[in-house]
Amino acid sequence: MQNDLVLYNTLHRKKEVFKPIHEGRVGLYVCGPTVYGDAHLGHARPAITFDLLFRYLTKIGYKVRYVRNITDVGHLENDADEGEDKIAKKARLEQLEPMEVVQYYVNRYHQAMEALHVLPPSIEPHASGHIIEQIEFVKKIVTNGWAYESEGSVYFDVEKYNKSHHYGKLSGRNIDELLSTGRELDGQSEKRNNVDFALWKKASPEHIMRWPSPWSDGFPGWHLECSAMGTRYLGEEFDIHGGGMDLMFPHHECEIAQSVGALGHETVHTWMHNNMITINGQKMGKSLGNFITLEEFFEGNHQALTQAYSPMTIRFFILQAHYRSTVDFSNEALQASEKGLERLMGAYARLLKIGASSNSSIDTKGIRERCFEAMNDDLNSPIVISHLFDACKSINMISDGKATINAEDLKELKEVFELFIQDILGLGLDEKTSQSAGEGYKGAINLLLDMRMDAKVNKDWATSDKIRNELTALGFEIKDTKDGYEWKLVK
RNA sequence: GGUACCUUGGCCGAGUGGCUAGGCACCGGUCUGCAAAACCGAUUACGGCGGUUCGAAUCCGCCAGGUACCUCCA
Repeated sequence: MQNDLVLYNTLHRKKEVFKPIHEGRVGLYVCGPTVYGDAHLGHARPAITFDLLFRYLTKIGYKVRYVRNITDVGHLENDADEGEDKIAKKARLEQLEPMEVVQYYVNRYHQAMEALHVLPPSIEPHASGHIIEQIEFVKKIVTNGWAYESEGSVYFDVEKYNKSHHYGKLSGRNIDELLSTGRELDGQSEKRNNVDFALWKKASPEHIMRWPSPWSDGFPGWHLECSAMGTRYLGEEFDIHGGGMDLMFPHHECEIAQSVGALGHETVHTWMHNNMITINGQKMGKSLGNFITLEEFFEGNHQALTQAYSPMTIRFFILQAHYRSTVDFSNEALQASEKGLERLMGAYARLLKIGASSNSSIDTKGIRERCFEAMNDDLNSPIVISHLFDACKSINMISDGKATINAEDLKELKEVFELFIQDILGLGLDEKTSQSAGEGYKGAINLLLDMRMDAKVNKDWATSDKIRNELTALGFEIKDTKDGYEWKLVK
């Protein structure tokens, strides 16, 4: 830890030196998925962004408790308080128990995350498993006078809250105009004001997911779970709350109001928001229907995709942009990432094989410091990657016998690559390279390629090309090197 | 309509006052039986207009274009 870690705090709209509440420990909460459909590319952005943060904080010595929730109840389809529950709707359409829907998509989400090398969080609480905590949270808000009951439902009184607090401070909006001009015209609503949001909703008779409460048989409002579970596992005050920018309003704004309403103070010190992934310049999202699921990327099974993209390509693509920038999806951009990742990982594989000389003819010093510096500057992963690419050039020269490196520098370079590529950026070595294949399998391929080497020595090009062509047809990629060969399975 | 943000070379994408980001593609060369990979070199930038400054992609103003949030969305 050469310098201080600086993070952009959405709440103050500036970069701030990160100081944990408790020395050596970090509490991190990130909004997870609503599990009523497969995860798409957009879901990979916060998962990877905060995985990067989680990994980095851990690597620089913090003990991190990372909580990422599963929303399995309370997230309504349309207006925050009127529509059908997303999970319940899916269950009704598929004729399944709501919890079957939840389990199915949670399993698939976990598979996708594992493929992307997103580490599991420390705790992954389900909203439906914390109904008691949520009811207690609502009780406090009601007791403190910030909420009212109406027809068995409980709503947060935004107008009252806004008189003494700033509802909109996070998203930078002033709610006054909305309050003065946004009255309901039809007068049908149970709410006093249409900016009020639900803390507890009374369930209609056909609604399956329901729990008893002091107000009605019903279910919690969507915004409540994060306040209740964050507090439950990270305390009344914690360090970092993350999520997508689109959750800033109203979701995170409501969380702030709920915390102040229940506890009398805010809970979150640093708010972090990742930007969106766009497709043809537009946000990729459920509502626009222009999303491509992660599985479709992995399998190349979507009309907008000209090929399949590996999970590591997707991860690298996301890490090549800073998390607060939008990043536009295109086949061209992904193919560039694929090639770039190949270059990076190829050099890494070579690094593990090169030998030390008595002196270094190239300068690899300072890479560690420069990478840390970039990470400390609000997780600037693209800059980290550019420094690693600089080192790739040196590694390739050494591998080609055009440069040398001494034992000390070599050891340092290996450590830096392992630290940043594997541990921090989370880019695993390709599982199908000769490095990690099983012994028997590896031996068989090596035997074939040794035979090809012999054929080459005898200038038997027919045999050597036959071996290479047939292995290529089976999905292997063969590259000749100065005194041997490299291979990997690419399909 | 309100609020915020963005516009960098063929493509992606860093960079917030002076110093070649990086990757991909393309072109020339080296190496190679061929191919791939690798290395060397060349080329292509800061939406437009004006201002501040010794100096602006970077600060300020105006204009043009685009996006996000304001309803669910990562």
